[in-house]
Amino acid sequence: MIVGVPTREQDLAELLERKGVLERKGVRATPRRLEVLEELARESDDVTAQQLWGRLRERDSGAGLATVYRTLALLSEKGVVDVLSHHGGEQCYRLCGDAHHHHLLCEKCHRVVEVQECGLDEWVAAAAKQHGFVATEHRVEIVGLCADCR
Amino acid sequence: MIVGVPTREQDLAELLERKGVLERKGVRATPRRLEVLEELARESDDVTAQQLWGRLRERDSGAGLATVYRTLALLSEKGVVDVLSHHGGEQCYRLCGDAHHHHLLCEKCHRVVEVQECGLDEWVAAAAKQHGFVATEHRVEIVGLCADCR
DNA sequence: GGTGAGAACGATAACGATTCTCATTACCAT
DNA sequence: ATGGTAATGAGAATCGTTATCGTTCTCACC
Repeated sequence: MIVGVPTREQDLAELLERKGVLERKGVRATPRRLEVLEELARESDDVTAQQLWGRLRERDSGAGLATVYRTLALLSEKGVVDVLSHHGGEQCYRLCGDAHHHHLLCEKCHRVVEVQECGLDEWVAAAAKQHGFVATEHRVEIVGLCADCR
Repeated sequence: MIVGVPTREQDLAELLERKGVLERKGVRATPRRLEVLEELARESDDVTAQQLWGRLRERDSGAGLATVYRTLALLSEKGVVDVLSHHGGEQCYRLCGDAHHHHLLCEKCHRVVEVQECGLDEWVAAAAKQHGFVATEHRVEIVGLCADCR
């Protein structure tokens, strides 16, 4: 698929939305970056940089691996994607919402779901205080079985 | 230092304790593994495999890098050490208690402290249930500033 | 519609952490 | 002692990621 030449109204809307995502963060909305965003949007779970690159190639994108890494680093820096390191060594990327959130991981099918309601700030602050720390951020990962894999 | 030839009573006690840790897990207490355990015990924060190897060399241990990796993998598999992936790309290892716990990380000096009281099981179960998951485990990392770095 | 400066890009080399291979050595039951 | 198995060290191989560099694209300005 050629980015920039949407064939349906919905595609056009999605394209504009993705452009907006980038521009709001002060990042140029280049064709390559839009391709990466589009591919991320297509995947509801998380993907590695290499997987993403492979999928882009299947779609006849000429994107280079380095560009995929650069783009993912940029997007994560801007808070557009989450980076998960639950696979040993290899990092996984996932399009995510702006707000603070955590993740549920299915240990069988590797589905990833965002948990929007955090509500742990108090607990975190208390646990930190108990050891003389002041908490600035926290990460929570819940691993389990999703509805389909139970 | 030569493992196996303790010079003080306390050293002997520690040596026996470390042997016990390994044997209780069904792992042979070889000299190399005891060296790795000893080096881990000496460090209150977390270390990378390479750092650990470097320190062993400084102590004139002939341990190979591969052995350090093998031993750390074995120990983490047996639940004797925690593996943290808060550095990009590089894994950090840390001797830990048997019980379920979480970690406080100082973002400035990289000190690591265990939080023994979890108390999140209910919250975790509820968050999981809300999305149709059944939680089997969870990880929490709190990042902040420790008492000394505030 | 050029044009020039700087950003983005692709190909590939480089890098660094980790794992693999294999010949040698240590351990342990017999 | 001895034979079988596990552990080890050295170095090669692997693999994810990052750096380099020459080319191409983008966009504000003319």
